[in-house]
Amino acid sequence: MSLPHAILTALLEKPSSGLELTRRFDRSIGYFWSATHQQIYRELGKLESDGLIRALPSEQPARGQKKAYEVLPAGRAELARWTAAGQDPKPQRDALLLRLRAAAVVGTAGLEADLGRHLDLHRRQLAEYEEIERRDFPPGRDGPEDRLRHLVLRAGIDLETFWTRWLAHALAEVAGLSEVTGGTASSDGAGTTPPR
Amino acid sequence: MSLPHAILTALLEKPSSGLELTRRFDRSIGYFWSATHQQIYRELGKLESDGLIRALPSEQPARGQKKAYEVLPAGRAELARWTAAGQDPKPQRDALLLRLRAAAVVGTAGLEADLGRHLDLHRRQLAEYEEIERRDFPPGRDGPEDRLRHLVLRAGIDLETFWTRWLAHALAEVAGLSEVTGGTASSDGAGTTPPR
DNA sequence: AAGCTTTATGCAACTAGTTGCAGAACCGGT
DNA sequence: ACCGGTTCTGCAACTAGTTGCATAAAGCTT
Repeated sequence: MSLPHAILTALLEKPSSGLELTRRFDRSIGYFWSATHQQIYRELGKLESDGLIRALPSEQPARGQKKAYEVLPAGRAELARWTAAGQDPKPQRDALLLRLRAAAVVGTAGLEADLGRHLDLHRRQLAEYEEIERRDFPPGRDGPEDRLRHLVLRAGIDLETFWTRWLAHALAEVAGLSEVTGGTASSDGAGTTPPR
Repeated sequence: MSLPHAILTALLEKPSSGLELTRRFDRSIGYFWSATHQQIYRELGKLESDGLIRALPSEQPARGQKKAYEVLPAGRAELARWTAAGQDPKPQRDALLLRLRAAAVVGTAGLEADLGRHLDLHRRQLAEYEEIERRDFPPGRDGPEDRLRHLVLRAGIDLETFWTRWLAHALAEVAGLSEVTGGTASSDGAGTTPPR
Protein backbone atom coordinates (compact mmCIF):
# COMPACT_ATOMS: atom_id res chain seq x y z
CA MET A 1 0.00 0.00 0.00
CA SER A 2 2.81 2.43 -0.73
CA LEU A 3 2.32 3.37 -4.34
CA PRO A 4 -0.25 6.11 -3.71
CA HIS A 5 2.09 7.64 -1.15
CA ALA A 6 5.03 7.46 -3.51
CA ILE A 7 2.93 9.37 -6.01
CA LEU A 8 1.81 11.92 -3.46
CA THR A 9 5.43 12.54 -2.50
CA ALA A 10 6.46 12.95 -6.11
CA LEU A 11 3.58 15.32 -6.79
CA LEU A 12 4.39 17.42 -3.74
CA GLU A 13 7.94 17.73 -4.93
CA LYS A 14 6.55 18.91 -8.25
CA PRO A 15 3.08 18.72 -9.84
CA SER A 16 3.24 16.53 -12.92
CA SER A 17 1.33 14.61 -15.55
CA GLY A 18 1.19 10.84 -15.69
CA LEU A 19 4.06 10.49 -18.10
CA GLU A 20 6.25 12.95 -16.25
CA LEU A 21 5.65 10.93 -13.10
CA THR A 22 6.54 7.77 -14.95
CA ARG A 23 9.84 9.27 -16.03
CA ARG A 24 10.63 10.49 -12.55
CA PHE A 25 9.86 7.04 -11.21
CA ASP A 26 12.35 5.65 -13.67
CA ARG A 27 14.97 8.01 -12.36
CA SER A 28 14.83 8.99 -8.72
CA ILE A 29 11.82 7.64 -6.87
CA GLY A 30 11.82 4.34 -8.69
CA TYR A 31 15.23 3.51 -7.27
CA PHE A 32 13.44 2.34 -4.18
CA TRP A 33 9.82 2.19 -5.35
CA SER A 34 9.41 1.30 -8.98
CA ALA A 35 6.13 1.52 -10.85
CA THR A 36 4.96 1.15 -14.42
CA HIS A 37 2.98 3.84 -16.18
CA GLN A 38 -0.08 1.63 -15.91
CA GLN A 39 0.04 1.54 -12.16
CA ILE A 40 0.58 5.28 -12.10
CA TYR A 41 -2.35 6.18 -14.33
CA ARG A 42 -4.65 3.88 -12.43
CA GLU A 43 -3.51 5.26 -9.11
CA LEU A 44 -3.82 8.86 -10.29
CA GLY A 45 -7.44 8.17 -11.16
CA LYS A 46 -8.05 6.65 -7.77
CA LEU A 47 -6.34 9.46 -5.90
CA GLU A 48 -8.34 12.03 -7.83
CA SER A 49 -11.68 10.38 -7.17
CA ASP A 50 -10.70 10.11 -3.49
CA GLY A 51 -10.15 13.84 -3.41
CA LEU A 52 -6.45 13.67 -2.51
CA ILE A 53 -5.20 15.26 -5.72
CA ARG A 54 -6.77 17.23 -8.55
CA ALA A 55 -6.02 17.87 -12.18
CA LEU A 56 -4.59 21.31 -12.77
CA PRO A 57 -7.18 23.20 -14.79
CA SER A 58 -5.47 24.07 -18.08
CA GLU A 59 -6.21 22.99 -21.62
CA GLN A 60 -9.23 20.80 -22.19
CA PRO A 61 -8.32 17.39 -20.88
CA ALA A 62 -8.76 15.12 -23.86
CA ARG A 63 -7.17 11.77 -24.52
CA GLY A 64 -3.56 12.02 -25.60
CA GLN A 65 -3.49 15.42 -23.91
CA LYS A 66 -1.16 16.17 -21.07
CA LYS A 67 -2.94 16.44 -17.75
CA ALA A 68 -1.02 17.61 -14.69
CA TYR A 69 -2.04 16.89 -11.11
CA GLU A 70 -1.37 18.65 -7.84
CA VAL A 71 -1.84 17.49 -4.27
CA LEU A 72 -4.80 18.78 -2.26
CA PRO A 73 -4.60 19.43 1.50
CA ALA A 74 -6.31 16.10 2.16
CA GLY A 75 -3.57 14.40 0.18
CA ARG A 76 -0.82 16.07 2.16
CA ALA A 77 -2.56 15.09 5.39
CA GLU A 78 -2.85 11.48 4.26
CA LEU A 79 0.83 11.38 3.35
CA ALA A 80 1.80 12.83 6.73
CA ARG A 81 -0.38 10.26 8.46
CA TRP A 82 1.20 7.40 6.52
CA THR A 83 4.73 8.69 7.08
CA ALA A 84 4.26 8.86 10.82
CA ALA A 85 2.58 5.47 11.15
CA GLY A 86 4.66 2.43 11.95
CA GLN A 87 4.85 -0.35 9.38
CA ASP A 88 6.26 -3.81 9.45
CA PRO A 89 8.98 -4.48 6.94
CA LYS A 90 7.85 -6.52 3.95
CA PRO A 91 9.25 -10.04 3.76
CA GLN A 92 12.41 -10.29 1.74
CA ARG A 93 12.54 -11.79 -1.75
CA ASP A 94 15.84 -12.14 -3.52
CA ALA A 95 15.92 -14.47 -6.50
CA LEU A 96 19.69 -14.40 -6.82
CA LEU A 97 20.30 -15.69 -3.30
CA LEU A 98 17.64 -18.30 -3.89
CA ARG A 99 19.40 -19.43 -7.04
CA LEU A 100 22.67 -19.74 -5.23
CA ARG A 101 21.03 -21.95 -2.72
CA ALA A 102 19.51 -24.04 -5.49
CA ALA A 103 22.96 -24.24 -7.07
CA ALA A 104 24.23 -25.85 -3.90
CA VAL A 105 21.89 -28.73 -4.73
CA VAL A 106 21.79 -28.95 -8.52
CA GLY A 107 25.15 -27.52 -9.48
CA THR A 108 26.63 -24.17 -10.43
CA ALA A 109 26.55 -24.63 -14.19
CA GLY A 110 25.75 -21.34 -15.91
CA LEU A 111 25.81 -19.27 -12.76
CA GLU A 112 29.05 -17.45 -13.36
CA ALA A 113 27.85 -15.52 -16.40
CA ASP A 114 24.81 -14.25 -14.60
CA LEU A 115 26.70 -13.30 -11.47
CA GLY A 116 28.98 -11.26 -13.68
CA ARG A 117 26.04 -9.57 -15.31
CA HIS A 118 24.58 -8.66 -11.95
CA LEU A 119 27.93 -7.35 -10.80
CA ASP A 120 28.02 -5.11 -13.83
CA LEU A 121 24.49 -3.82 -13.24
CA HIS A 122 25.24 -2.98 -9.63
CA ARG A 123 28.46 -1.23 -10.58
CA ARG A 124 26.55 0.93 -13.03
CA GLN A 125 23.90 1.75 -10.47
CA LEU A 126 26.56 2.66 -7.97
CA ALA A 127 28.23 4.98 -10.45
CA GLU A 128 24.87 6.61 -11.14
CA TYR A 129 24.20 7.19 -7.46
CA GLU A 130 27.65 8.67 -6.98
CA GLU A 131 27.07 10.98 -9.89
CA ILE A 132 23.80 12.13 -8.31
CA GLU A 133 25.55 12.70 -5.01
CA ARG A 134 28.21 14.80 -6.68
CA ARG A 135 25.59 16.82 -8.54
CA ASP A 136 22.86 17.26 -5.95
CA PHE A 137 24.68 17.16 -2.64
CA PRO A 138 27.86 19.20 -2.84
CA PRO A 139 29.28 20.02 0.60
CA GLY A 140 27.36 22.95 2.02
CA ARG A 141 23.76 22.21 1.02
CA ASP A 142 22.31 20.74 4.16
CA GLY A 143 18.90 22.04 5.05
CA PRO A 144 16.61 19.53 6.78
CA GLU A 145 15.14 18.26 3.50
CA ASP A 146 18.58 17.86 1.96
CA ARG A 147 19.86 15.91 4.93
CA LEU A 148 16.98 13.44 4.69
CA ARG A 149 17.26 13.02 0.96
CA HIS A 150 20.98 12.60 1.26
CA LEU A 151 20.43 9.94 3.89
CA VAL A 152 18.26 8.01 1.43
CA LEU A 153 20.85 8.35 -1.28
CA ARG A 154 23.55 7.14 1.09
CA ALA A 155 21.48 4.02 1.71
CA GLY A 156 21.43 3.42 -2.03
CA ILE A 157 25.16 3.99 -2.40
CA ASP A 158 26.05 1.78 0.52
CA LEU A 159 23.70 -0.97 -0.64
CA GLU A 160 25.19 -1.00 -4.12
CA THR A 161 28.65 -0.98 -2.63
CA PHE A 162 27.71 -3.99 -0.57
CA TRP A 163 26.34 -5.87 -3.57
CA THR A 164 29.31 -5.18 -5.81
CA ARG A 165 31.66 -6.44 -3.10
CA TRP A 166 29.57 -9.48 -2.33
CA LEU A 167 29.09 -10.37 -5.99
CA ALA A 168 32.81 -10.06 -6.68
CA HIS A 169 33.43 -12.39 -3.78
CA ALA A 170 30.72 -14.82 -4.88
CA LEU A 171 32.09 -14.84 -8.39
CA ALA A 172 35.55 -15.76 -7.15
CA GLU A 173 34.10 -18.49 -4.98
CA VAL A 174 31.98 -20.01 -7.74
CA ALA A 175 34.87 -19.84 -10.18
CA GLY A 176 36.99 -21.68 -7.63
CA LEU A 177 34.37 -24.38 -7.30
CA SER A 178 33.92 -25.08 -10.99
CA GLU A 179 37.71 -25.17 -11.38
CA VAL A 180 37.95 -27.92 -8.78
CA THR A 181 35.05 -30.03 -9.95
CA GLY A 182 35.41 -29.37 -13.64
CA GLY A 183 32.37 -27.24 -14.39
CA THR A 184 29.61 -28.30 -12.05
CA ALA A 185 29.66 -28.73 -8.33
CA SER A 186 27.61 -31.65 -7.08
CA SER A 187 25.40 -31.69 -10.12
CA ASP A 188 24.07 -35.08 -9.16
CA GLY A 189 23.06 -33.93 -5.74
CA ALA A 190 25.40 -36.33 -3.98
CA GLY A 191 26.13 -35.32 -0.44
CA THR A 192 22.86 -33.54 0.03
CA THR A 193 20.28 -35.99 -1.24
CA PRO A 194 21.82 -39.42 -0.96
CA PRO A 195 20.58 -41.71 -3.73
CA ARG A 196 17.90 -43.97 -2.38
CA MET B 1 8.29 -16.98 -10.98
CA SER B 2 10.59 -18.21 -8.23
CA LEU B 3 8.31 -19.80 -5.70
CA PRO B 4 8.10 -23.20 -7.41
CA HIS B 5 11.90 -23.28 -7.59
CA ALA B 6 12.22 -22.34 -3.95
CA ILE B 7 9.97 -25.27 -3.14
CA LEU B 8 11.89 -27.65 -5.37
CA THR B 9 15.11 -26.64 -3.66
CA ALA B 10 13.62 -27.16 -0.24
CA LEU B 11 12.21 -30.55 -1.23
CA LEU B 12 15.52 -31.67 -2.66
CA GLU B 13 17.22 -30.74 0.57
CA LYS B 14 14.62 -32.88 2.33
CA PRO B 15 11.24 -34.32 1.24
CA SER B 16 8.49 -32.73 3.34
CA SER B 17 4.80 -32.14 3.75
CA GLY B 18 3.13 -28.80 3.18
CA LEU B 19 3.28 -27.75 6.79
CA GLU B 20 6.87 -28.82 7.21
CA LEU B 21 7.75 -26.74 4.18
CA THR B 22 5.90 -23.79 5.64
CA ARG B 23 7.94 -24.04 8.82
CA ARG B 24 11.18 -24.31 6.91
CA PHE B 25 10.22 -21.27 4.88
CA ASP B 26 9.71 -19.42 8.13
CA ARG B 27 13.21 -20.32 9.18
CA SER B 28 15.85 -20.70 6.52
CA ILE B 29 14.54 -20.36 2.97
CA GLY B 30 12.07 -17.65 3.84
CA TYR B 31 14.92 -15.35 4.85
CA PHE B 32 15.28 -14.52 1.19
CA TRP B 33 12.10 -15.96 -0.28
CA SER B 34 9.13 -15.86 2.05
CA ALA B 35 5.86 -17.63 1.37
CA THR B 36 2.63 -18.31 3.22
CA HIS B 37 1.22 -21.79 3.67
CA GLN B 38 -1.45 -20.94 1.11
CA GLN B 39 1.05 -20.25 -1.60
CA ILE B 40 2.89 -23.41 -0.72
CA TYR B 41 -0.13 -25.73 -0.83
CA ARG B 42 -1.28 -24.25 -4.10
CA GLU B 43 2.15 -24.54 -5.61
CA LEU B 44 2.58 -28.11 -4.39
CA GLY B 45 -0.61 -29.04 -6.19
CA LYS B 46 0.59 -27.36 -9.37
CA LEU B 47 4.02 -28.97 -9.21
CA GLU B 48 2.46 -32.36 -8.68
CA SER B 49 0.05 -32.06 -11.60
CA ASP B 50 2.99 -30.88 -13.74
CA GLY B 51 4.85 -34.05 -12.87
CA LEU B 52 7.78 -32.31 -11.17
CA ILE B 53 7.12 -33.76 -7.73
CA ARG B 54 5.04 -36.60 -6.34
CA ALA B 55 3.42 -37.45 -3.04
CA LEU B 56 5.29 -40.11 -1.14
CA PRO B 57 2.99 -43.12 -1.02
CA SER B 58 2.28 -43.73 2.64
CA GLU B 59 -0.91 -43.61 4.66
CA GLN B 60 -4.13 -42.86 2.81
CA PRO B 61 -3.97 -39.21 1.86
CA ALA B 62 -7.08 -37.78 3.46
CA ARG B 63 -7.75 -34.23 4.45
CA GLY B 64 -6.03 -33.29 7.69
CA GLN B 65 -3.53 -36.05 6.99
CA LYS B 66 0.15 -35.40 6.48
CA LYS B 67 1.25 -35.81 2.89
CA ALA B 68 4.95 -35.64 2.05
CA TYR B 69 6.36 -34.85 -1.39
CA GLU B 70 9.60 -35.68 -3.13
CA VAL B 71 11.14 -34.25 -6.28
CA LEU B 72 11.02 -36.27 -9.51
CA PRO B 73 13.83 -36.20 -12.10
CA ALA B 74 11.84 -33.76 -14.21
CA GLY B 75 11.69 -31.44 -11.21
CA ARG B 76 15.43 -31.58 -10.66
CA ALA B 77 15.98 -30.87 -14.35
CA GLU B 78 13.66 -27.88 -14.24
CA LEU B 79 15.44 -26.51 -11.18
CA ALA B 80 18.83 -26.90 -12.87
CA ARG B 81 17.51 -25.15 -15.95
CA TRP B 82 16.19 -22.24 -13.92
CA THR B 83 19.35 -21.95 -11.87
CA ALA B 84 21.51 -21.70 -14.94
CA ALA B 85 19.29 -19.24 -16.80
CA GLY B 86 20.00 -15.53 -16.51
CA GLN B 87 17.39 -13.34 -14.90
CA ASP B 88 17.00 -9.62 -14.55
CA PRO B 89 16.89 -8.35 -11.01
CA LYS B 90 13.43 -7.41 -9.82
CA PRO B 91 12.85 -3.69 -9.30
CA GLN B 92 13.52 -2.53 -5.78
CA ARG B 93 10.77 -1.67 -3.32
CA ASP B 94 11.65 -0.31 0.07
CA ALA B 95 8.87 1.37 1.99
CA LEU B 96 11.17 2.74 4.67
CA LEU B 97 13.34 4.69 2.25
CA LEU B 98 10.19 5.93 0.58
CA ARG B 99 8.86 7.17 3.90
CA LEU B 100 12.07 8.99 4.60
CA ARG B 101 11.74 10.74 1.31
CA ALA B 102 8.14 11.62 2.11
CA ALA B 103 9.31 12.91 5.47
CA ALA B 104 11.56 15.36 3.65
CA VAL B 105 8.36 16.92 2.34
CA VAL B 106 5.75 16.52 5.07
CA GLY B 107 7.90 16.38 8.18
CA THR B 108 9.58 13.79 10.35
CA ALA B 109 6.91 13.59 13.05
CA GLY B 110 6.56 10.02 14.32
CA LEU B 111 9.45 8.66 12.32
CA GLU B 112 11.89 8.17 15.15
CA ALA B 113 9.90 5.50 16.94
CA ASP B 114 9.56 3.42 13.82
CA LEU B 115 13.20 3.77 12.83
CA GLY B 116 14.07 2.50 16.29
CA ARG B 117 11.75 -0.45 15.87
CA HIS B 118 13.31 -1.34 12.54
CA LEU B 119 16.76 -1.05 14.04
CA ASP B 120 15.73 -3.49 16.71
CA LEU B 121 14.30 -5.96 14.18
CA HIS B 122 17.45 -5.89 12.09
CA ARG B 123 19.64 -6.35 15.14
CA ARG B 124 17.65 -9.45 16.07
CA GLN B 125 17.87 -10.84 12.57
CA LEU B 126 21.60 -10.25 12.55
CA ALA B 127 21.98 -12.07 15.84
CA GLU B 128 19.97 -14.98 14.44
CA TYR B 129 22.14 -15.20 11.34
CA GLU B 130 25.29 -15.12 13.42
CA GLU B 131 23.93 -17.90 15.57
CA ILE B 132 23.27 -19.97 12.47
CA GLU B 133 26.76 -19.30 11.21
CA ARG B 134 28.25 -20.43 14.49
CA ARG B 135 26.12 -23.58 14.50
CA ASP B 136 26.18 -24.66 10.85
CA PHE B 137 29.48 -23.34 9.55
CA PRO B 138 32.22 -23.99 12.06
CA PRO B 139 35.68 -23.63 10.52
CA GLY B 140 36.49 -26.81 8.63
CA ARG B 141 33.21 -27.70 6.98
CA ASP B 142 33.69 -26.45 3.47
CA GLY B 143 32.56 -28.83 0.80
CA PRO B 144 31.16 -27.18 -2.36
CA GLU B 145 27.60 -27.12 -1.04
CA ASP B 146 28.71 -25.66 2.26
CA ARG B 147 30.69 -22.91 0.59
CA LEU B 148 27.68 -21.84 -1.47
CA ARG B 149 25.31 -21.93 1.44
CA HIS B 150 27.78 -20.04 3.56
CA LEU B 151 28.06 -17.44 0.83
CA VAL B 152 24.30 -16.92 0.97
CA LEU B 153 24.39 -16.63 4.73
CA ARG B 154 27.22 -14.10 4.52
CA ALA B 155 25.05 -11.98 2.25
CA GLY B 156 22.36 -12.03 4.91
CA ILE B 157 24.78 -11.16 7.67
CA ASP B 158 26.40 -8.33 5.74
CA LEU B 159 23.03 -6.95 4.67
CA GLU B 160 21.74 -6.87 8.22
CA THR B 161 24.99 -5.31 9.36
CA PHE B 162 24.54 -2.63 6.76
CA TRP B 163 20.97 -1.92 7.83
CA THR B 164 21.74 -1.73 11.52
CA ARG B 165 24.52 0.75 10.83
CA TRP B 166 22.47 2.82 8.44
CA LEU B 167 19.45 2.88 10.74
CA ALA B 168 21.57 3.95 13.70
CA HIS B 169 22.94 6.76 11.58
CA ALA B 170 19.50 7.74 10.27
CA LEU B 171 18.12 7.76 13.78
CA ALA B 172 20.83 10.13 14.95
CA GLU B 173 20.22 12.38 11.96
CA VAL B 174 16.45 12.50 12.43
CA ALA B 175 16.84 13.12 16.15
CA GLY B 176 19.15 16.00 15.32
CA LEU B 177 16.60 17.47 12.95
CA SER B 178 13.63 17.37 15.29
CA GLU B 179 15.79 18.90 18.01
CA VAL B 180 16.56 21.88 15.81
CA THR B 181 13.06 22.44 14.48
CA GLY B 182 11.16 21.39 17.56
CA GLY B 183 9.59 18.15 16.44
CA THR B 184 8.86 18.48 12.76
CA ALA B 185 11.09 19.51 9.94
CA SER B 186 9.42 21.54 7.21
CA SER B 187 5.99 20.22 8.05
CA ASP B 188 4.42 22.93 5.93
CA GLY B 189 6.42 21.97 2.91
CA ALA B 190 8.13 25.35 2.69
CA GLY B 191 11.30 25.24 0.67
CA THR B 192 10.19 22.39 -1.50
CA THR B 193 6.73 23.32 -2.64
CA PRO B 194 6.46 27.10 -2.48
CA PRO B 195 2.90 28.14 -1.62
CA ARG B 196 1.11 29.35 -4.71
C1' DA C 1 -17.24 -40.59 25.23
C1' DA C 2 -17.86 -35.73 24.93
C1' DG C 3 -15.77 -31.66 24.36
C1' DC C 4 -11.52 -28.54 23.45
C1' DT C 5 -7.15 -27.59 21.33
C1' DT C 6 -3.68 -28.30 18.02
C1' DT C 7 -2.09 -29.90 13.63
C1' DA C 8 -2.65 -30.08 8.79
C1' DT C 9 -4.75 -29.13 4.41
C1' DG C 10 -7.23 -26.44 1.53
C1' DC C 11 -11.00 -23.11 -0.96
C1' DA C 12 -12.45 -18.39 -2.19
C1' DA C 13 -12.03 -13.74 -2.51
C1' DC C 14 -9.16 -9.96 -2.59
C1' DT C 15 -5.07 -6.67 -3.49
C1' DA C 16 -0.95 -5.43 -5.93
C1' DG C 17 1.77 -5.52 -9.84
C1' DT C 18 2.72 -6.81 -14.95
C1' DT C 19 2.07 -7.25 -19.91
C1' DG C 20 0.09 -6.40 -24.21
C1' DC C 21 -2.24 -3.51 -26.82
C1' DA C 22 -4.77 0.54 -28.68
C1' DG C 23 -6.36 5.19 -29.60
C1' DA C 24 -5.88 10.28 -29.65
C1' DA C 25 -3.10 14.24 -30.24
C1' DC C 26 1.26 16.37 -31.64
C1' DC C 27 5.32 17.15 -34.57
C1' DG C 28 8.12 16.78 -38.02
C1' DG C 29 9.11 16.19 -43.23
C1' DT C 30 7.60 16.08 -48.00
C1' DA D 1 -2.76 18.20 -46.68
C1' DC D 2 -0.95 13.86 -45.82
C1' DC D 3 1.95 10.41 -43.80
C1' DG D 4 4.71 8.39 -40.13
C1' DG D 5 6.84 8.41 -35.98
C1' DT D 6 6.62 9.92 -31.09
C1' DT D 7 4.17 11.29 -27.01
C1' DC D 8 0.60 10.58 -23.78
C1' DT D 9 -3.22 8.31 -21.83
C1' DG D 10 -5.67 4.43 -20.90
C1' DC D 11 -8.39 -0.45 -21.05
C1' DA D 12 -8.26 -5.45 -20.36
C1' DA D 13 -6.40 -9.54 -19.05
C1' DC D 14 -3.11 -11.86 -16.53
C1' DT D 15 0.20 -13.38 -12.65
C1' DA D 16 1.71 -13.30 -7.97
C1' DG D 17 0.88 -12.76 -3.29
C1' DT D 18 -2.34 -12.00 0.89
C1' DT D 19 -6.21 -12.64 4.08
C1' DG D 20 -9.93 -14.90 6.05
C1' DC D 21 -12.22 -18.78 6.72
C1' DA D 22 -13.51 -23.97 6.55
C1' DT D 23 -12.84 -28.69 7.44
C1' DA D 24 -10.84 -32.99 8.97
C1' DA D 25 -8.16 -35.72 11.92
C1' DA D 26 -5.33 -36.44 16.29
C1' DG D 27 -4.37 -35.69 20.88
C1' DC D 28 -5.52 -34.15 25.52
C1' DT D 29 -8.76 -33.41 29.42
C1' DT D 30 -12.20 -34.36 32.28
